[in-house]
Amino acid sequence: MAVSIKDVARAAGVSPATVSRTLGGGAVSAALRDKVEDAVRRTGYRPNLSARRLRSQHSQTVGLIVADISNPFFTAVARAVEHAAYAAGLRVILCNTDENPEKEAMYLQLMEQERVTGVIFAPTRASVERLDRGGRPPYPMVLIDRAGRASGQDAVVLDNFAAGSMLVEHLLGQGYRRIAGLFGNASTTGIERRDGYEAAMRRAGLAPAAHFAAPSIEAAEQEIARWFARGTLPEALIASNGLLLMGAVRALRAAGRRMPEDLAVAGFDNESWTDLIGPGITVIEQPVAQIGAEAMRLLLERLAAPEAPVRKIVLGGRCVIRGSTAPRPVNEAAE
Amino acid sequence: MAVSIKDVARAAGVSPATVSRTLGGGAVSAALRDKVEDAVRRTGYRPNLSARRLRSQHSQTVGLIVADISNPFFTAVARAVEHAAYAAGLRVILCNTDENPEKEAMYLQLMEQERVTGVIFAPTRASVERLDRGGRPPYPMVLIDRAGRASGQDAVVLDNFAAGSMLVEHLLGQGYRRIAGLFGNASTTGIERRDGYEAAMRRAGLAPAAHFAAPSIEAAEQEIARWFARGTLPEALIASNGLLLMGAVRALRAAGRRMPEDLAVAGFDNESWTDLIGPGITVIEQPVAQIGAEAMRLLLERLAAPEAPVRKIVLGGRCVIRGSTAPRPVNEAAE
DNA sequence: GCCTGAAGCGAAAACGTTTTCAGTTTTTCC
DNA sequence: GGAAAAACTGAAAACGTTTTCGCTTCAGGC
Repeated sequence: MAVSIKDVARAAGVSPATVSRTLGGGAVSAALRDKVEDAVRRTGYRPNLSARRLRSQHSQTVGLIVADISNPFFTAVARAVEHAAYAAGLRVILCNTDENPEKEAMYLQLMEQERVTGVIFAPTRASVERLDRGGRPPYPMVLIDRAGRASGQDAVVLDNFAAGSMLVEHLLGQGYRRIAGLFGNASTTGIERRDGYEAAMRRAGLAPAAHFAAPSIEAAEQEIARWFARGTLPEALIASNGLLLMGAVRALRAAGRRMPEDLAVAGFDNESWTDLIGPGITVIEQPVAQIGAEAMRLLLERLAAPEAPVRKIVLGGRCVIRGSTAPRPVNEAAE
Repeated sequence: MAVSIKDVARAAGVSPATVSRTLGGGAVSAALRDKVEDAVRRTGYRPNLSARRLRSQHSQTVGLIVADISNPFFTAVARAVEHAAYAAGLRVILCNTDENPEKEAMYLQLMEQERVTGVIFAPTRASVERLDRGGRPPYPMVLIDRAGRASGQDAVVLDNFAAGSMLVEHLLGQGYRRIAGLFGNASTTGIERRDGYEAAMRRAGLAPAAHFAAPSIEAAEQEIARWFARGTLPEALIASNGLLLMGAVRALRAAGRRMPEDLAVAGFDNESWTDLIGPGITVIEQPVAQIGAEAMRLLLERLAAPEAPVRKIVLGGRCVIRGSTAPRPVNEAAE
């Protein structure tokens, strides 16, 4: 049996209350404080956090629920959240949902059972809809990356619409016309980027061609491989996140095609490999660290002011231009 | 105030004990069970896990402490651990130490305060030494990836020595002689791979040239850039993990050099970008999912049999050969 | 020297569960 | 039909803390 606060109290010749006050920074005379601290050392006492949380009614814990921790975007955000939490003296429970709405619901419920202080959540479309229908959790929550309309919730997101348009406009400027898009089908983010893509295409008088795939390398690779098999290749491709982008690049390589000659490629998420592959890949860089940090800030401020108006922070993406979208040679355009 | 088991009991017209038994699968008549389940639904009751843990004295929680969650190796292991834990009805607290021994100590202590069921831990060298000096934690612990000698601890590791040798032998077979190694300085893993590398070099009658760097992309890139600056380039390079490998590749690209003509490159961790860069990079693939799953299995078995003998599971790496270690042209060897 | 207020301390209650214990009812077995 | 065993139930204790509530002591102001 582990040593409890009573054992420490006995060892120090004081009451448990005094030990608790010493540890918690209450009013204790220097003499007793010394005795207690000595007793803590001698006994090797470790507070029981479950008991502490039960009695004090606050958990000092936040939940971070993401879709796929093997997606570098989310690991980067998670790191930032962890750092901010660490600085604020909070613990983080990291939950991975595999884009599975059932696991999401399970974890949201678990957070409730843990009586967490708050939750930072990257929801699937299914969960966003549930939130829109008014299913409010009993704890403060900040949405990240994917907020959709999600009315009554604090959120930190990229300006996805603008980013989607930005890539189109860049490609148009480089001389490409037949630009296809491949978007993730699990999140509102994919939808918004698609909307931005289509709007920009229409503005240019071009017909958009949006496709959807599950947000995984494999799904994207298979989808693009099908395009090759059918021989229906556009001039340029926009991939709406790092996994899809990776899948597209794999398909290209498997088919022995080159960027940008056979297919110009642009995508999202400035992952470390994107400037090493072939001529480098043009991407929208998301401020990942800032997303995590801002989410934590929003959560802390929400805790301080529960009734303050809802805030949605929209961050801009930065377009990093590389060789995969080099200007289209004029002679080829004549083919 | 949240609804407690007493509220449910009142709503159902039974005692709290009966509610608890209903929820916990105890012996309860069908009639009361129905009433309780109905009351649970009506009241929206959610068990308080802190209270449950405090009373029942088991937390159903394992800690996973890794050095760097943004290292894809650890994210892959973490995913596997999370899956296994989910299947076993356990929760996972994920901790990121940034290879910082102080954060490690802090988290190990936190795990104690959480009264976790067990811990899966990828320690830095500092922590391995502390363990070797006999500093045993009060919970079952399984080391992963980095165990060193760490005598009395269950562990799941790669056969690092063999893997280090394997890369050297492959490079020798391809005609390379001046083979340098860049190893991570934070973990015992780096040391063991270095040992394997040096042993294989010596067996071939060659002088080893082992270098160390912090396990980050930036540190490796700077180190290799220095080699270029000094003009002291070997024929081939072995990088002892995915981050160092990425750094080396970046330095190569920055210097405008090519694999394998200017420098043959082999490394560890079969990350998704390694077969897309240039001619593809030869790597030792670690069975990441298996490492996570085996670690969880060891932990569960340790819980079932606390006094069973210590086990160390050593897994073999698979050498994936790609263009970055293509055979060395004979004419160049004559230079 | 007395009163007031604050500081320091311990006893005991409280947090929300599970589990023990004892009592009652039901079932089973002869 | 009766006794023994099993099944069911509620009261109360327990888990390890924090916090409330008094009580005592001490300092300061008059």
